[in-house]
Amino acid sequence: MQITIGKLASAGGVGVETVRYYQRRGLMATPVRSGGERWGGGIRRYGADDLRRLRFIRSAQAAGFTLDEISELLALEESNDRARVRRLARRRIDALDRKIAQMTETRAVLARLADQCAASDTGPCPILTAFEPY
Amino acid sequence: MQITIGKLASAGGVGVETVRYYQRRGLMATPVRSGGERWGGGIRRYGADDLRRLRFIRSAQAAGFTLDEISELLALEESNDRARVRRLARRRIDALDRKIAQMTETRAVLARLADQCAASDTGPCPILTAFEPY
DNA sequence: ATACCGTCCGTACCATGGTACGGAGTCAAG
DNA sequence: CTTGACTCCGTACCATGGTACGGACGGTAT
Repeated sequence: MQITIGKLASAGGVGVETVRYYQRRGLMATPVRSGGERWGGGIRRYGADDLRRLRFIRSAQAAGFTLDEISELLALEESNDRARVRRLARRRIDALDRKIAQMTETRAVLARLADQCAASDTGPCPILTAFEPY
Repeated sequence: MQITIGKLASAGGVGVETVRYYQRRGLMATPVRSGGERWGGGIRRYGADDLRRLRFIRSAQAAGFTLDEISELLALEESNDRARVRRLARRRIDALDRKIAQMTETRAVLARLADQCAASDTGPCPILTAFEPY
């Protein structure tokens, strides 16, 4: 299985530029060129491992990990240092919890303001006055 | 009350550059200059209204509104079009709900994986294998 | 009156996750 | 063997919300 970057990208559900971006970010290796080697090689060929790695990145991204964190995860794949992987996951979970709590609070405030606004059509809008310092 | 941009910024809890950024974004007006008018005016002076507006922006931002949405809110302040303000708030609430739901799901998945990982120290880490396509 | 801090303004840069472009080279089909 | 699609590479650009810099000028305290 030797495919070009375009096939790899579409197989992974991303654009060619995205694969190249991941290479620049160090998330994926740029494979050796297999074409004519006269000026530095021809076109790079990719295999099943590259596609696996690309899909790993997309999966982890869907779980909310940043590309930096995914770098760490990929590094940990080799080492099999499970304690460290768990710590990384824990950190992500804690960050999610904080964010969820904050957004839930914001949502409640906004919903209450919207209800107040809908309840009375006289005077200034409570939503707007809530943001006013006086 | 006539203050300079530096005083305005610190009174609003932001940096001078941030105020200038808001001016560029059209969130705040750049007031007339009140100094010597020889080369185009001296230094701009700000008043209580500017500080109110700056604090409004920060408050709305704390509620999760983007600067673009805050632009709309500020425009609506003048018109007192409460139905439109409510629609804007509703949109924000819906977006928050979607985001909260997605993050909650992600959190649950991660927590489950972390538990599985902690439960068994044999074989590959479940967190990592969860991201692997095979 | 002169030092010194603050302001003005354009422009460039930061992180984050990409997307777009242009010119040169490469590869496969017809 | 030519054509056309694809790749390579650097670089610039998108949104978002700012931060930093540098030179020229303004305002004020001594």
